[in-house]
Amino acid sequence: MRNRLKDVAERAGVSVKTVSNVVNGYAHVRPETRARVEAVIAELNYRPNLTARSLRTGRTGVIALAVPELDIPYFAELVRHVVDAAAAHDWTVLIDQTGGSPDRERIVADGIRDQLIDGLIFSPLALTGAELARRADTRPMVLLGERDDHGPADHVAVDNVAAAREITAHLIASGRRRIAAIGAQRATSGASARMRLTGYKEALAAARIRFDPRRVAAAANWHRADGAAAVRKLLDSGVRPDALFCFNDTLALGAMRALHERGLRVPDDVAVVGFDDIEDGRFSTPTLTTVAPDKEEIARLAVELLAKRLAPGADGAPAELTAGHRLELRESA
Amino acid sequence: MRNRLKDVAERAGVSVKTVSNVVNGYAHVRPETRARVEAVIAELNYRPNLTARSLRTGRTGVIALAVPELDIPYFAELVRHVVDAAAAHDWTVLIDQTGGSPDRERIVADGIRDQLIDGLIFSPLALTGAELARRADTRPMVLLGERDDHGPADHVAVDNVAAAREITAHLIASGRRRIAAIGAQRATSGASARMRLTGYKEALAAARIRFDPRRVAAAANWHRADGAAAVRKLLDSGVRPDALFCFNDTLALGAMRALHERGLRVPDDVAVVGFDDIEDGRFSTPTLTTVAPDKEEIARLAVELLAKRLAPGADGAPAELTAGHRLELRESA
DNA sequence: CTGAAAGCGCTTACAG
DNA sequence: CTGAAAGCGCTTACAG
Repeated sequence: MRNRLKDVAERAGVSVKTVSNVVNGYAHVRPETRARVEAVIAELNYRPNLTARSLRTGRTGVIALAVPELDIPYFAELVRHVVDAAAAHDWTVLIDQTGGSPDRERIVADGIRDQLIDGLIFSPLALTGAELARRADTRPMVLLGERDDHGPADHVAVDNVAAAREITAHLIASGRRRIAAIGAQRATSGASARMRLTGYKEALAAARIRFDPRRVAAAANWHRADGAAAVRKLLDSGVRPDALFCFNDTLALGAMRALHERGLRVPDDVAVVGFDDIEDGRFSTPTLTTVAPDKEEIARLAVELLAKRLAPGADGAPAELTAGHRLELRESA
Repeated sequence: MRNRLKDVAERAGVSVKTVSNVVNGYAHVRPETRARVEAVIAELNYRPNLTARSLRTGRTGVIALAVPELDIPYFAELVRHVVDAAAAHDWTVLIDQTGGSPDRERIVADGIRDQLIDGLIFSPLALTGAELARRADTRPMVLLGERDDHGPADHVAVDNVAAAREITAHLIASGRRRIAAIGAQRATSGASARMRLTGYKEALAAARIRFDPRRVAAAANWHRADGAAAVRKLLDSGVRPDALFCFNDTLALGAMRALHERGLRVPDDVAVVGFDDIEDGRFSTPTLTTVAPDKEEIARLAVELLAKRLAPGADGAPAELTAGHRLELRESA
């Protein structure tokens, strides 16, 4: 049987209150008493029952992180940074994957095992701001990723329009004119796609290049296979781009594969850029030019926002924080 | 304020016991009573407090999964499958990453927030079987990955020696003779590396090809950068392989990159095979021939072993389960 | 600086 | 089929 606070108290000849004070590092315990209690704790190998503590305090020391898919490299890398950032607050992270399904996202927003977590960091795909605002759970939630709406909750993202504009401008500066955009989405959920398309259009306009809708290829999902399929379809339709702005890196990796199959060389015939700076793009052939969002900063800001909401007396309007990004110029463009 | 069992009981005019019976789906509640209680539950939007339930039952409905790194694609894909398999048992999965550090692995084995979880699925890198056997925590643990030792706990793995033998034999069958092995490790932790090297040697011996230790390249880690570095070093040392058996896919992807830099074509000049069947290898140029462990089966078997240990009256010697694998033949070899 | 006691919200023998 | 009550292991006013 595991030892309880009470066992320690009896053996040390003090009250449970005193043991609790020692365990929680409160001041005002006489040094001799503290030493005696600590000795007994070591002797009995006592460890506090976290469940009981949670029942009492209402805090669990666990936060949840919900992302669409763990095997999308961008999210896997983000998870890693959130786990690291949370460790600085002594939090354990419970990971949830929604698959981007509205039902699953609703469950997450309404509190998956909600008494088990202190707060939620959530990267939704399907849910609108209005739906998010209506959530049943009252625990703090920090949203990750691009949104066109404002205010359902604290929110961290990079400036997608600016980033898309910059990487498109890079293509233009290197002499490309027939730049295709890969990854457009019509769904209400496609805020990232819409913002990246906006940045792309802004860059074209700034260079006085006419926007040609035939050069925009849709992709409902942003996996490698979707990128490859979108490019094949684009080429089959007779479009001859000299550059591709893919809305994320996995699309770009799939796109490069499809170009290769068609005998098109990257970057000689077609330059390719992505978005996310995932590890794969640093070792692909050719290596991938991309937008690198500061994932470490995104994770840190999200965890800090949660910490702020969890602090006593927290209130105030939802925060909108912008994390940094930079261009990572490699071989593909 | 959140509603409690007691609130439901009072409003429905029954005892808390009856409400508890309804909530937990026990029989022997009169239909009218059940209906009335359910109506009140809906009306008050009552949801049981999981922390209190845990304190009482000793079960939390959460299992932990500890892997070295989440942004290694193999583990990311495995995590996904474990989360899916756990959902079938109504378990939530708490993810932990150890970085393969002995200290962190010891903490995991000894029970990270151990009262918060019912059991642990653990893919250790640094800890030996003896250390694992000495763990302080008494909750069930299922080990994942290759081990040379037996018995510290339930264990699921694929037959690494056989898989390595088969993929090496494939290289030999396609006419390769100067086959290098990339990813050897000397550390006590390198069970995967040792077993894959054994399979490689067995295949060479079966084909009467002399084993040449100069064709074995070490890699302390198995990331893309390590694969690239190992190949550069091998080529610089004057070795001229006509094939590479890389001990995992990320090594192989890095290796292909290094070959490309040196002007060597894959598979024309050098055939390359990997191990793991990660998504990247299906879209790399060229696509990667590899060993595909059945990750879904690994995850399912691990979760089922945990379920068995958690069932009443569980006992018996540790189980050693083998999950399936197959060769995935693509362009690189 | 320390103690006795209530209570967090459940589940479950024990009685009826 | 249902109820009254104990107890899981903590924390924390309240007293001293």
